[in-house]
Amino acid sequence: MSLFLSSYENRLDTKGRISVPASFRASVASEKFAGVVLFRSFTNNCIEGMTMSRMEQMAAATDKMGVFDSELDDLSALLFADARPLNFDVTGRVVIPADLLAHAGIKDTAIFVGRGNSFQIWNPDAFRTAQEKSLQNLRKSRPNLKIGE
Amino acid sequence: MSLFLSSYENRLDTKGRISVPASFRASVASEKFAGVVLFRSFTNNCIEGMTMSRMEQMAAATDKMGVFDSELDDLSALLFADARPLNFDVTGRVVIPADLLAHAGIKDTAIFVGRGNSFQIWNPDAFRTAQEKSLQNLRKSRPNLKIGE
DNA sequence: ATCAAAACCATAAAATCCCATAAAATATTT
DNA sequence: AAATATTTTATGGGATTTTATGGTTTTGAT
Repeated sequence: MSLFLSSYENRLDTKGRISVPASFRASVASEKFAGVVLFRSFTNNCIEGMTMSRMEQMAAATDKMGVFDSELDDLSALLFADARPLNFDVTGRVVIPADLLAHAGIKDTAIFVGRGNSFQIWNPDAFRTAQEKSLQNLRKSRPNLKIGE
Repeated sequence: MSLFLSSYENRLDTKGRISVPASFRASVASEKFAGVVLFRSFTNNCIEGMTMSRMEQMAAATDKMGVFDSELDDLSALLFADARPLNFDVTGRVVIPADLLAHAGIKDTAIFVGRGNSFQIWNPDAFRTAQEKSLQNLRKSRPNLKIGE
């Protein structure tokens, strides 16, 4: 799977359909499941998006934990119960469920934001505000990101 | 087998029939047994559900544990004795046995909850309460929770 | 014959597919 | 480099199919 990069602002039509950016569709083109999996972000007022195969990786990871593990209970309660698999239509659109839209405060326009192995969907204004805040935080404290080892 | 994802709230009719969500039916479409296996959850007031082949995996896993393990004795007593294989009718419905409904406190509405390789059936209100609790638990332990990779 | 369970039929709402068009991006020719 | 042609992408609306759910009939066991 290639990376989700860049940001794209698209409109929702009257039926709630919205085009997934062509470059994002290209990133999942090799997948068995022709679509994406969306769920409410735990940490932000936005929607998280990823591929089905990444979701399957998580299911495999939970199998390695004990079947009666209570932390697993909490984790899968949120992760899988909330996840919405959405197929692309012929033109590459999906309809985002109403509760996800509400969680992100999205009305008629949304911005798809690349995050590497995943992506997010935001209300455009909320995203720009959050982006600005992130920049300010970064100016104060430079994170110590190590690539390799 | 594809994953059980998302949550679907459906109604029981006067005969106790309830539609298994279409997407869950799709997840078992490739299975030999055209239906699901249900049993009472050990840990929650809900019903556990899975495919027959997953049930077989669990049998294989218990075989790996010691034959004279007394905890295992209790486990298989409940797990396999309690399990009910249920076939779909033509429209994709099942009738859930009364004792399972009672255990989950389900009356006229139930919510099917995806859990990845399995699913659960809850009283909708009870589920939302439990969901909220899971979220709070995870917020505490989140720092050392790594998803994926 | 009686009762419960299973098979069958019907329908409204929701989701999906299909075709059409405009705008944008890319390629091609001058 | 400019102008033009071609392809790709985003968006719109109607037609079709799927799904959930209700009711009726048939089967089958006792």
